[in-house]
Amino acid sequence: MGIYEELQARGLIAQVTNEDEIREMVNNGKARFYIGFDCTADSLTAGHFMALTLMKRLQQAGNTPIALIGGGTTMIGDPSGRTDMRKMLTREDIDHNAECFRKQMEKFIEFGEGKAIMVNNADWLLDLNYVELLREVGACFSVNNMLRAECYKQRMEQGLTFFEFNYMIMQSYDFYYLFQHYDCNMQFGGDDQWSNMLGGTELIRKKLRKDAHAMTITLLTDSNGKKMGKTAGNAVWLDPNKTTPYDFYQYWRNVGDADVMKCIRMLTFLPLEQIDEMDKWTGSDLNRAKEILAFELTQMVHGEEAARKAEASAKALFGGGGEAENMPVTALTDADFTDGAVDILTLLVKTGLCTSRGDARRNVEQGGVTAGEEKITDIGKTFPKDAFSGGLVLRRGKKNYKKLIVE
RNA sequence: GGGGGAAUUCCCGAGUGGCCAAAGGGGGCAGACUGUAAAUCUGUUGUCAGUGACUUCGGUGGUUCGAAUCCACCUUCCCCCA
Repeated sequence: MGIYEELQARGLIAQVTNEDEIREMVNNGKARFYIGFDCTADSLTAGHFMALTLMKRLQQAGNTPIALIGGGTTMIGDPSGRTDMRKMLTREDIDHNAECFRKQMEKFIEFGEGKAIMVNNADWLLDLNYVELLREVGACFSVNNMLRAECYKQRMEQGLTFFEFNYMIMQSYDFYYLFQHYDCNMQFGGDDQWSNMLGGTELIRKKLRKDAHAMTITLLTDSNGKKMGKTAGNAVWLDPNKTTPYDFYQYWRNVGDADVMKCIRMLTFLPLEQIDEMDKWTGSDLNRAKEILAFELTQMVHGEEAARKAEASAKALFGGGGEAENMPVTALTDADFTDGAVDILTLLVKTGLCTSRGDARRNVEQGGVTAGEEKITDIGKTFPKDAFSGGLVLRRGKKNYKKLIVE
C-alpha cells in the first residue's frame, strides 16, 4: 500500500486535480509540495495540525515538504468562506506571528538539508510592483471566473473589497513562484482552499505551459458538519500557553461518539490495521478510543510527559482515585483574606473559574460548584485560611477545576 | 457622481418616547439523565449589590421631566442607477 492509498484510507483526501499523476508522484517520493500557513494569530491551531501531520506523512514517504509561511499573504487575508473582512494586521504583528509559527513547526517537522524547506512569501510578495504584476499575472485571471468561485459566495452578499479579492492572485503567484524557484510541483491545503489552489495551477499552465497539481485535505468536521478544533468560537491552540495540554487533551477526550474514529483515522499515526480493529467498538467502549485519541494527539503536540500528566489529571478528576498532583494551581496570598477568611465568590473569580461575581453567584445558586467533596450552595460561604492547608480543589461544573493553596 | 436603506447585548434578530438590561432564536454556562458522548428536559446568560444602583443599543452633540426609539452632523456597510 502506497502513501496515497493510506491517505485515502484515512479519509484525508478531498479533491485532486489529477488522481493518477498525483498517486504516481506521491507514492514514489517525487512530490515537492507546499502548504501555506497564513499567520493570522501567534500560534498554530488544531486545524493547522492536520496539515502538519499530512506533511509528515508525505515526508516519511520520501517526498519533500515546503512549509510556506504567509508573511505576505497575511497582509491581505483570505476571504474564502468568510462573511466579513479580516482585521488588518500590522507588519509587526505578522512578523511576530510568523516567528511563532516557525518555532512550532520546527518541533514537528524536520527542516534542513535534504529535509523539509521553509519559506516565507513576504520575501517575494512584498516587493512586487503593481503594474508589473498586473501585466505579468493579472492578465491571466478572469474576473468572471473568480467571481463564480465558491469561496466568495457569501461575500457576494455581504460585500467583498477589491483588496481581499486579490488574495487569490497572491496565493496563485506563490505557487507560480515556488514552481519556478523550488521545483515545487504540488500544493496541498484545506478543502476551502480549492479555488485559490486551482488559481495557481491555472497560472502555471498559462504562463509556463506546464502542469502542476493540487490536492485538498478533507476539512475535519463533526457529525453536525461543524468545523472541529474550536470551542465556543475559540480555536484549540497548539501553544501550551494559549491552550493548556490538559485542555487540549480534554478537547479530544470529549469529541462525540460519531467523530472519534474519524479523528483517529485522520489525525493519529496509529496503523490502519489497529484502527480498523477499533472501528468495531461501540457504545461506552468508545470512551477507550477517546482516551487513545486524546493521548496520541497530546503526545504529538506537547510531548509524552505532558500527555501522561493530562491523562492522569483527567483520571483523577473523572475516574475517581488517581493523583491530583498535576492540577492547575492558584495560589492565595494574605491579601485575599479578610478577617482570616475568603468567600466562595471571590475564589471562583480569582481562579478564573467564573468570569465575574455575577457568574460565580449563578453557578453556586445552580449547584454547579464544589469545593473539595462539598457541594456549595450558599453564596455567602467562606473559608478560613487553614481550609487550604492541604490544597483545596475547587470545581465549577464537571470539567473545570483549580487547586487552591496558600503561599 | 445620483437615489434609497441599514448599524441593537457573544451571533442572528425584534423593538419607533416612559411598562427596556431590551422579545425570539442560536450559541455559551449550570442542573437532571448518562459513558467526561449524543439526544432530551429544566434553569441561566451586562456589571456591582439581598427587592437597588450603575454601564449598554455605530460615534458626537441636541430636543425632552424622560431617548435604543425624535433632530443634526459624522463614521461604516448594503442596494439601485451611472
